[in-house]
Amino acid sequence: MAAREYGQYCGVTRALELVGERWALLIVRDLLVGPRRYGELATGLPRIPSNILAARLKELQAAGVLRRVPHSRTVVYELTPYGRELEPVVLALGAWGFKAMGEPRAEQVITPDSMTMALRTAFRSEVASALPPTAYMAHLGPAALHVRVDGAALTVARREARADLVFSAGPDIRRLVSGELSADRAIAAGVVQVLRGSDDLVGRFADTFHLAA
Amino acid sequence: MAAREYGQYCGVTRALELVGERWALLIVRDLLVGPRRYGELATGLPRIPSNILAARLKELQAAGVLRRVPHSRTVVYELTPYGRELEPVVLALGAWGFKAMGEPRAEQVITPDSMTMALRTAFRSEVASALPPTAYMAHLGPAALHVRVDGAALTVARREARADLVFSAGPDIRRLVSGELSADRAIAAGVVQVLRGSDDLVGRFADTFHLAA
DNA sequence: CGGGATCCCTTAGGATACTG
DNA sequence: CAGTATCCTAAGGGATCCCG
Repeated sequence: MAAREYGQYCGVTRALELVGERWALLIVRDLLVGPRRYGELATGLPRIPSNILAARLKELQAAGVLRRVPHSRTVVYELTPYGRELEPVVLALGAWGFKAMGEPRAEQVITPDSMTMALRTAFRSEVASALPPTAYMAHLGPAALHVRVDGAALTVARREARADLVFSAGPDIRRLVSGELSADRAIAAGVVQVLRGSDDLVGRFADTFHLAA
Repeated sequence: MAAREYGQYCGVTRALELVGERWALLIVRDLLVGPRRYGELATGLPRIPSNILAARLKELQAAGVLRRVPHSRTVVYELTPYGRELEPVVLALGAWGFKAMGEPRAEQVITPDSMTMALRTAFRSEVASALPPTAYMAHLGPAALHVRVDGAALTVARREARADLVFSAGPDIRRLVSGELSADRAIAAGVVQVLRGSDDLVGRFADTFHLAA
């Protein structure tokens, strides 16, 4: 038996053999946002050693989780349909880990792709269905995300675009999303800075994106 | 920063820092079935080195996932409420990994706790709600499980007890649960051996417990 | 005998430099 | 830009031993 196998005939075990190695699910997390080039993955995972990234990409390809696709004189990595089925796993992990996030530390970075997946984790489609379509432009540290909520559909894009509410916030936005801070208090405390649009829309944002703490 | 941290402020990252180490989620899987002693965990995870089991238990305790509870001149480990919230993660992993399970290999074991969690993963409460309460006695390799389905409620116990259907099966029961084999064909092929009760109840079992392959 | 701790060795992973 | 190559540390595997 291969040394890294668990020696059990069990779905959890099999899953962990395929995507349980260090860094693997973080690569999947970023690829759930969209296809990425090697360098983009390396940028989104600043602490991953290059040899490990290369090794994981090969393993995940062999496992049928992702695909190497030639793309205009370079290569992109994209999830296979089977790889995309890991989304519930990543979302469940994100929701669980959210509760254990303390205060951000100086050396911790926030990446656009991780924020995008965090928004997907926090998205409450039932709540959104009852609200009018709304576009937000969220400046979250280095990530500028255009967030469009239309009924039960959520799209997050990494670009500037027209929005009903334009705001910026730091890691403390976690306290708004968890409900620890009301929208009013978040604005008053400077956790959220409204750059354009009505303050009321911050409340709508907090209703739409919520995660228990 | 601790060497094993990922350096990102992100829920997925935090979760993987807490339960992403090798073996950790398998310990959680077994504890989701019920409190277990050190030796029981070691038996359910035959290939885990003793020092690793001891290390993981300490780490998971420090992470607030489990608790060490004195219990009649010995100790049991049980999940905290926060640890029990990992159930969706384990079930999602189990469902995903199920699809990648090939044929069982000789050195792969089946443990009662992993089978119990597999049944929970496959349980379709919507289907069960429309069926009469049913008790099954399932002999799956080394695991003798009493499975009681009553409306949307499922209980799996590790003991012999009265049942409407008593059957035994090997790892190939996977082909029944995935729908690859109908109940009739599973019986005809000897994948499922009915020891007592009506063959029809095998079909009910397959309706109640289903996982896509 | 259950519940670990210790030892030694192998291998995965981290840091950094280098190449097609 | 997209990876390899190298060197080193630390974690995991396996067996054994210990202690109440």
